[in-house]
Amino acid sequence: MTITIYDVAREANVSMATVSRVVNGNQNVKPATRQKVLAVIERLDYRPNAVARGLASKKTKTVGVIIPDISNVFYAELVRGIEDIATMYRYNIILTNSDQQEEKEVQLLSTLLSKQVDGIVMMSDYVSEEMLHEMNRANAPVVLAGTVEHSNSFPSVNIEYREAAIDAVNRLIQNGHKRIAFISGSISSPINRDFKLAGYEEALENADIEVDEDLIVGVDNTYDDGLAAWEQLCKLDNPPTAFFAGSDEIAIGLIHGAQDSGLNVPNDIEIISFENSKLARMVRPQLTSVVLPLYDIGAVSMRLLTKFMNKEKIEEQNVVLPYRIEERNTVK
Amino acid sequence: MTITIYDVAREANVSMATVSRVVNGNQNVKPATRQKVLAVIERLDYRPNAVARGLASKKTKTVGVIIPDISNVFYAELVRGIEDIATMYRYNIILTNSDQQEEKEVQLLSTLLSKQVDGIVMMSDYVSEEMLHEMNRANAPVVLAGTVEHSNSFPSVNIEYREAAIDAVNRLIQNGHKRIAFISGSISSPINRDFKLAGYEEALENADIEVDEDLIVGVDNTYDDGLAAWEQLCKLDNPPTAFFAGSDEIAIGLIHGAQDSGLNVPNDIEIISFENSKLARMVRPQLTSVVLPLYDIGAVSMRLLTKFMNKEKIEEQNVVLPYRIEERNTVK
DNA sequence: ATGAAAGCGCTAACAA
DNA sequence: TTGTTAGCGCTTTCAT
Repeated sequence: MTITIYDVAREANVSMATVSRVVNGNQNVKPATRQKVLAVIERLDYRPNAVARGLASKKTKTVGVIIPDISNVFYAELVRGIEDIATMYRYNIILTNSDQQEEKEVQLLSTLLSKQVDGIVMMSDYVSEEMLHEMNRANAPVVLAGTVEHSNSFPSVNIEYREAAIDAVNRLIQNGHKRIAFISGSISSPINRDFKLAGYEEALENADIEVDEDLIVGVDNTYDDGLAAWEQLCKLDNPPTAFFAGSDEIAIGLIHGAQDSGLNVPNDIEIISFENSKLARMVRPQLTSVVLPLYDIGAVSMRLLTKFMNKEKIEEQNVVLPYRIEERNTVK
Repeated sequence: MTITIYDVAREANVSMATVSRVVNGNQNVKPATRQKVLAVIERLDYRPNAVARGLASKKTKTVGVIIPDISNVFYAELVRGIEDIATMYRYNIILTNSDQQEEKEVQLLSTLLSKQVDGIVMMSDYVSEEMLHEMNRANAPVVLAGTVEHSNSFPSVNIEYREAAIDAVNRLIQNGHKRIAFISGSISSPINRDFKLAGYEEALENADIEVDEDLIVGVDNTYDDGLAAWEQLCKLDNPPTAFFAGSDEIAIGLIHGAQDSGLNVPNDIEIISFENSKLARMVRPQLTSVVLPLYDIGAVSMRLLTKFMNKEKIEEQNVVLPYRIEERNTVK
């Protein structure tokens, strides 16, 4: 039925070892034999069975990817970066969605390991103790993409979130704002609390602006949450005049909330985002945003993973990528 | 080093066959033995090797997915639908991006088959002859998601694109428009030419409106292309007053193009889109759009695939899902 | 209910 | 340069 390396060997009058050699590009094959074998492979339309290969070699040429949700542009960009580099190094990726559920993450990790993936790249707002434990016992390298884990005990690729947040908020402070709100995903996750929020607070303190808890709201990273946050904050006695948004969707919700209230962005309200997905250009006014290079984070993570898989020397396992602020029209 | 079924068998004083039985939930095991084996599995933290299992059983519990580009919201939604159902049936997915390159599609298909996937779901604007040929020789079932192939010789999941296009254009005609433009992805792909464009033309003809080639433009499905299409058409002697856009990004580009020219949507210009991604609500005015149920198409495709993989009876291999028009604010 | 043994299709020593 | 031969870790008859 299916044709195997054994069929090719027989037809070509060589041993299966020789066929294996030509398939794997081993140089120890006489050109003439190689041609002969190649011809038979062509004629029989032989296709190596990667599963058998994986069992024998203990390498599957596939890596696992654990992300919160592929239908979110944010993660989709990241995955594209991972996939492009994976392809370049001849790996395929098994994609899984965790929806940020710790239990699911652990279970996905387990499934991926049972499938003998050669490595894993994982992204999450928060790495639980159990996950950390499982990652430690894993027999495949795992790299964290855009994911902070305070001990830095795992290879990772990130940007200086805190510095970036400070820069972003300073941008607003420079324009004279005293009432600056911070709207982001759940404040309880380390990335939001210890980095973005911390940077926000530091920037305010440096400018002698009092931190007002009323101006800090943790929601989800969605458009509707941005809209809702606007509704909530605009009815404050002393409402904010500027916003630091944790994601583009939130920022766009804020813009529309303000516009629906008859306000002008950036003349009445200024907004800076932290993401810069393709959405940033698809609003009016276009979003000023800290550039979170998702594609690059994915690509670099995958590249880093290949180094681990090939046991190459690693100069720095916690990579920090540069960031910048893309000036557009929501900040004057 | 790694612990195998053999280790478990030894520790539990049973044969590996028995361990295999308990791992696979075979009922022919005395409850007492089952407990004993389970305990050892727990203690040794045994994890079955899916690759070995795949080689022995010829089933890998993984399916391949070939889509144009995961970083496009459109396809990302589809993939989420596929993944959710796959998870439900205990399959994992290997995700690949083809960028709509025929050659790459063929090669990806080949790679996936060599990895012994149990099935494949594929999406593309156009199924080439070669691809069709390769799909026919594949020893795994493949279903086409949101992909038209005129012979309908492969299982597929779609909506009535042509009818939907007619409805959409009629919506514009009802409002008195005579100059209606059609902007979509490449006109040379069957889905655009034979369905959306054909529907557009049919609707116009039914209303005795002459089809004007100047009002038909095939670009890519991006925001910038929408913007560019606006620039191109607004300087016509007799410019269009309404647009039928093939995707949300194009539609948003059109809206912004019109607004940047000082025009009001929907008072001066009306626009209807064909997609209804989450982007549709994230513009002002919000997009009126034909609902292309991407998530559902993905989910149903995957479900259909499981039927083929389990050799269940298939009542209808070319599934047609319902569509509707979501009325929002770009059409009066 | 359980075990023995033969593969699944390939890689990787080791020989020759 | 080429062939022989063990496995890789599991499923699956076929016995018992």
